[in-house]
Amino acid sequence: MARSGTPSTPGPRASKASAETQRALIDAAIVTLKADGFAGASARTIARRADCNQGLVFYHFGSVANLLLAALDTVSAERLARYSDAVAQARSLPDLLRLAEAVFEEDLDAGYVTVLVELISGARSIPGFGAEIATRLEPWTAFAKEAVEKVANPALLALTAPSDEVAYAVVALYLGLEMLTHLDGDHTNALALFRRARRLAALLGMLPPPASGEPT
Amino acid sequence: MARSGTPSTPGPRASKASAETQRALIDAAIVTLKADGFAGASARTIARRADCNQGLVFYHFGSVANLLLAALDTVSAERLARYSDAVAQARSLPDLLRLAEAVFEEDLDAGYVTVLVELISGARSIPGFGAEIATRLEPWTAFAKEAVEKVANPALLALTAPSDEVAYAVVALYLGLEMLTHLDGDHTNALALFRRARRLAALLGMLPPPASGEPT
DNA sequence: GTCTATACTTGGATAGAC
DNA sequence: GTCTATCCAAGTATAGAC
Repeated sequence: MARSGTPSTPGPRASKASAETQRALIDAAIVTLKADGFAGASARTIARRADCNQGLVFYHFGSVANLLLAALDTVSAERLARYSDAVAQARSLPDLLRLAEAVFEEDLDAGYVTVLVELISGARSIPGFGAEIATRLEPWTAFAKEAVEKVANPALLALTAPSDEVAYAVVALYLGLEMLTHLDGDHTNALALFRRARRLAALLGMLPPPASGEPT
Repeated sequence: MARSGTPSTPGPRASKASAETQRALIDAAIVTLKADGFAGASARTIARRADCNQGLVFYHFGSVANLLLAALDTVSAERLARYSDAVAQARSLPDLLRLAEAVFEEDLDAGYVTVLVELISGARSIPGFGAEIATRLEPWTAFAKEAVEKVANPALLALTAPSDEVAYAVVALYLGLEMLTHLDGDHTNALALFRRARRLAALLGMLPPPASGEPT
């Protein structure tokens, strides 16, 4: 995890307390990013939520920025597992879109994407932070690309856009929808887009299955 | 503009200095949002860029938040005029996409969308700020809707998605692309999507006989 | 090793100078 | 009316207690 300032090989009775504190701080960091945003995520605010001394942020993670990255790692791993599970179940494009809508609604309700959006925006104020976030975003664009390739008609993909371009747009749309959703105060507009996409996908599925032939 | 703390009816010789200071602060706020993000946009940082005393932020605008809103108003008006001009020239969907790409590239280069993205993200840390931003975003969604209706084939629109849904997605995509672009460090991926959209639009336009082809 | 008390820096806001 | 000097709250970081 490459945290600076982490104690090396803690003793057996001490490690439990340490792990608990770290977990409490990470959880508090996630809640704080959702509630107060990046600008509100100070060591003091987070520590107050974790019910521990503010200095522990620096002892366990070296800096606020590192704590926030650890929080992103936690959320990201959790959600990537959830999405992978959903995609594994999907057998078709409309199928995928139906599942994606459900999981995205979870995200909006729980504010998981918020954590990512806040950190991307906040990256401007911390030198080098953007690169850290970019690294942590890579698994998601890769995942989106694989998901697209799994369910999309290859011929249709060849006719329209390569999977990595689609994946890039999908990720951008996710981030943008999260932002707008927060401004709107509700999820209806964002979720309506998923339902629309599903209907369009069903429509596309009715096209005759192409055998061969390169367009353009 | 409903700033609190604004002096009422300044004298003739004083008003010029005041307007200049306000303008300097607004410009500095824009630059600061681009360079340091919302979290870095403090009264001190902005005032240093404007080369004036930090207290003037509060004298002229009442709070940092109000200054940032004034900055958004300035950028928004300027860019909306630019986009309106572009749309007025557009005669078809591929045409619109070609112009939109050029103007969006300006945005990315100059960081105009950054101002908006940073303020939306930052809204979480200031009570009531989200509503202010939402109000200022409305002209943009309305504009996107009109642009879509102007250039899109009505029958195609009816078959696929209503213009307000398309507009919502377009705005979300804009915001998301701005965020990703910043992480990437370059614009190629985002601009590639515009070119892709243009090719797809040209493809769709071939439903009626392709008399004179659009350029690639 | 874990955590707290404390030092120091930056930020928001205003009383008062011009 | 315009601007500056100053106050206090909040932030980061660490020296030192346990």
